[in-house]
Amino acid sequence: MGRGKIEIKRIENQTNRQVTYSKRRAGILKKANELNVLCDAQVAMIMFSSSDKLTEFVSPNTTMKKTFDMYQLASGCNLWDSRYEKMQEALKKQNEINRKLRREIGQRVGREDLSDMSFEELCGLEQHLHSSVKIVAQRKYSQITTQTETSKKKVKNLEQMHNDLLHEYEEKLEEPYALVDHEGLSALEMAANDASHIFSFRLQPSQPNLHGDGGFGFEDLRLG
Amino acid sequence: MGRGKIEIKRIENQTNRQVTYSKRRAGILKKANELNVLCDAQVAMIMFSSSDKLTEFVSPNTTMKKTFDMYQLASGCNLWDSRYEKMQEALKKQNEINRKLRREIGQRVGREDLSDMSFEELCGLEQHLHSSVKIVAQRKYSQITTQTETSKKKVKNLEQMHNDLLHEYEEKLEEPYALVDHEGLSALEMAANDASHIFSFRLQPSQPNLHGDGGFGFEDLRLG
DNA sequence: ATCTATTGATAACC
DNA sequence: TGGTTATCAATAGAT
Repeated sequence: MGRGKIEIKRIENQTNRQVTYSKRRAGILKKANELNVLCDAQVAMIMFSSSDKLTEFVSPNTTMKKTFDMYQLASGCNLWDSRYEKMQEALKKQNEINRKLRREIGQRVGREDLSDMSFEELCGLEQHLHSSVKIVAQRKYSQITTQTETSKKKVKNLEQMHNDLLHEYEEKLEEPYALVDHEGLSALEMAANDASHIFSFRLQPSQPNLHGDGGFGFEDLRLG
Repeated sequence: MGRGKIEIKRIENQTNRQVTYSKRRAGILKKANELNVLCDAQVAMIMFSSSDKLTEFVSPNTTMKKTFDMYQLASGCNLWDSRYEKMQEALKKQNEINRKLRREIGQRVGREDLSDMSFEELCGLEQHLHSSVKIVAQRKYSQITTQTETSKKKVKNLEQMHNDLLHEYEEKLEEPYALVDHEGLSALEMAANDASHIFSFRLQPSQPNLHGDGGFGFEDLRLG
């Protein structure tokens, strides 16, 4: 159709090809739309020109996504499902692991799920819990011991500092003509403050009574 | 183009519509192919007839999947990435939950992760573990109690049965002319067997020594 | 399916 | 690109 018949083969002339593409693309889009209107068909089209310019067509009342979904459904083709399925698989596995972990915790807490455990399993679990308690208690003990040691050292250091300053101060008092300078005084005050702070710390737990637990209490672990 | 001009609107006659669809579909497919050949364009087309029959076209040297990928790239449209991302999100969440659960179990077991717990947390955990032990022990106890009760009942029933049979047998012995029939004998034997089985059961645990646990042992819960 | 009168699309040109 | 037009292609309606 046109001024002359043309052979259906690649148009070598670049400009001519581009022109023909534009015209024919318009034509095919018109046809697509007519097909949709006349025949109540759903049409979707994707075209890339030789210079990779995208042109798309989708009949009204639908979208490319919908059409893709339908296409996949109708053709049975997977397309993007390969990676999708892998992910789904992974998710399933995760879920399963999750379930098991929850169950294990549930049993450990004794919240539930004990009903279908055998006697042997119950025995094992009990024993396991006992050893867990031991480990936790030990950890608690070691933590508080460390804390105590640290505090002790701090106190000793500050006592030493306090004594040094006191000594220095007394020496200065023995020299009537020496100026009691500002820095000396403030340093002493600082030391005194610090020391009193620490000494009060010696007489009470470093933390309030917490949960009143029956485990290792502070009463067994006083400083000094 | 045809014997008469037609208005571009839905063809109401079902047959006519179907025929037109077939003809125009062929036409558009031809056009698509020509566009591909003449202009070196990449064309993909999906059509659903009003009766949802799928027809697809893809220019040679490509596939629908490739075209979709290119389409997505070129249009910047997400299409199937939305659910893909959602899934990825879900997977991430699952992973996080999983990690937390593992950590919780780890702490409970005392296997690890205790180092960064505060003293308060350790106290809480210890207490929790203690109560868990109690629950498990209770469950163990109740299980074995139930089992014991059941066994007791069984034994009583079988003792009764044994006595009845023994009584019947003695009565038969007092009647010299009565035939000691096969059935009576075998019933007695059965009862005897059962009873001896049960009596031996009275003297030892119904299960082997299990795990040698330090919890509730059978020594505290003998039958009878 | 096939035919064909007719309309529609478009190649070449501007 | 966008418009014109001679020509070919597609197809509506009939068979």
